[in-house]
Amino acid sequence: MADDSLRLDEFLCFAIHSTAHAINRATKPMLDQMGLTYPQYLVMVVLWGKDDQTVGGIGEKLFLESSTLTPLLKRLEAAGYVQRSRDPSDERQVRVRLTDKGRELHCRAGCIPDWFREAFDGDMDEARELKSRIVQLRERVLRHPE
Amino acid sequence: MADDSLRLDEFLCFAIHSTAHAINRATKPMLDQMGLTYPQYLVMVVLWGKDDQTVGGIGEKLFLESSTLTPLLKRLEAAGYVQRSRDPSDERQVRVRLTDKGRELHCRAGCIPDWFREAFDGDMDEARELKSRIVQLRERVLRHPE
DNA sequence: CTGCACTGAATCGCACGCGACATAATGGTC
DNA sequence: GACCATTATGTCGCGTGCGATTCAGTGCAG
Repeated sequence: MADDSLRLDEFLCFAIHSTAHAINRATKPMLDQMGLTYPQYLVMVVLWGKDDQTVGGIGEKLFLESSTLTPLLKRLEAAGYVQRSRDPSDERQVRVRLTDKGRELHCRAGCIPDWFREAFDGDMDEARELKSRIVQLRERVLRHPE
Repeated sequence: MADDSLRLDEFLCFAIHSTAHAINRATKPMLDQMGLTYPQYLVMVVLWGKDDQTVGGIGEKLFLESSTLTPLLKRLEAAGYVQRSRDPSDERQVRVRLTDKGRELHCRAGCIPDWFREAFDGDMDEARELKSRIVQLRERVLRHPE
């Protein structure tokens, strides 16, 4: 009984973990060609959606801390995809902007969703359904601390 | 159109990533009390299910490489939860065994599934359903390289 | 029995990811 | 104007996670 429930719970947790890693590994060759890691890709997606955001704003969307984002953004800047600068009106904030090179990457990023659609055999309804269930779980977990 | 599909795909991928991290963060306080990280907990679960396994065997179940497991297992050994030793019949393999302290931890680990059931409001059918869909996705991703 | 391909672990370098802490700027309050 | 809590970012240490490589042991071919 205690054994049974232990198994069930961790299998869902573990299923999520291992699937996240599987996606990470599977997309790596494509992202390598763009010179991005998966977390860097996510940051670029956020910026493609809306340019000129603060570190905190990006972190809020991606559930990441500044301690994670700062080094990551420095690598994106070193790669020439973004440009970081202090907001003159509030020197505490750092605004992150896409460079031309970063914007150009947007077009080349289409292969990721293409790949994903293939892996899903085009069943986008299933994908949407699954996404909403997972997001629901995430919200429950976030709301249920300790 | 391309924009739309870009958004959908990464939202499922991202939903999985962020949920995995959320679970990680939420279970941390409980795991801290046991002196385990989440990946270490997963290794213990594997060993609680079947003691005396090789590094490769554990890695196969958890989709992890030896480069990840070796340091992790050394930390578990340093913590006194497992014991590692070369298999005398095949000196290439390292067998990992639970110590008494490691077995004892099994009883204390019940709080993790308890917490999870709470977070899920006891709807274990939903959990099972979701798990099977995610595992299906994982298998598709693993089978669909490039 | 001597190579030689193969296998299983371990090592190395790099990139997350976070908690704890440090730092700097802001916006009050007195 | 000086103090002080708050906010935004950055730094540090530790633990994953992986690809590339190394190394020791195995086992097969000749």
